Amino acid sequence: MVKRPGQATKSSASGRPVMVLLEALGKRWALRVIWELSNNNPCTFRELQSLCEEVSPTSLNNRLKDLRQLGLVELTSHGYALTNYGRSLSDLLLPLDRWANDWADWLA
Amino acid sequence: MVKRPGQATKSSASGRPVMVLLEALGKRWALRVIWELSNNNPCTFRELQSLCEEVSPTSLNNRLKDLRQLGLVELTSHGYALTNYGRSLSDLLLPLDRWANDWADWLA
DNA sequence: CTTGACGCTACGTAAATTGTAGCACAATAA
DNA sequence: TTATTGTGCTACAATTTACGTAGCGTCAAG
Repeated sequence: MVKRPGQATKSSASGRPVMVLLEALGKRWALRVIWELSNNNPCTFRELQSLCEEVSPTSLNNRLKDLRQLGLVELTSHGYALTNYGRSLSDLLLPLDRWANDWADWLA
Repeated sequence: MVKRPGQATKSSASGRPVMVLLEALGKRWALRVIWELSNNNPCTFRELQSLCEEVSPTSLNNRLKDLRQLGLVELTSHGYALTNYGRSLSDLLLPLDRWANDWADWLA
């Protein structure tokens, strides 16, 4: 399904890590799932579903498979949670919230 | 096509800016185009195409339409370029390169 | 005028995503 | 035992998105 760093993908023949990452994060709901997990940790499948606008279970499961394979998310006994690496990635994304607010003001 | 902050989308009924952003960045080639433009500024349509693994012109054009509508990219007399806001967003994404390298080492 | 580069579109095909229904399993309560 | 509830998740048909190829219209240079 999803490709790991080093593996050639349609969006990155080189397999260069950042390209593989950008492709993985560019799939629908990927960024959103990471975002929601960073604020709701851990989280059941159905909780995640409702946090993500009632996304279809098929899509959510596909995305979760990807993120688990990439070592960003894991399924624990208490539900889905970010791994340490997933957490470090979500930390990098945190500034997007403030940025988006400024952006929205500017666009308005 | 793409939605702007404040507008309800399938991925964000609220229209909350960060959600709209995450949805926009979650479309294929969106992150990659921003990434390539941050290193190649400005850039012709065909240059962008080859930087993005020969993405189809249909897809590239759709994504560029989105990004222009969101005020992140503009078409200047010298080619496609990030706007000031687009640049400030790409600056937030820069750390992803280093992060992805560490991540790849850890996954290996 | 022809050649080349530009941004971009048309069109048919392939792939991803969706919505709905519901399965298999485990824990809880009657 | 039986029923109920909650869990993660799958099947399937339909819609939406992305794709690959060909090529258009424009413009500047030769």
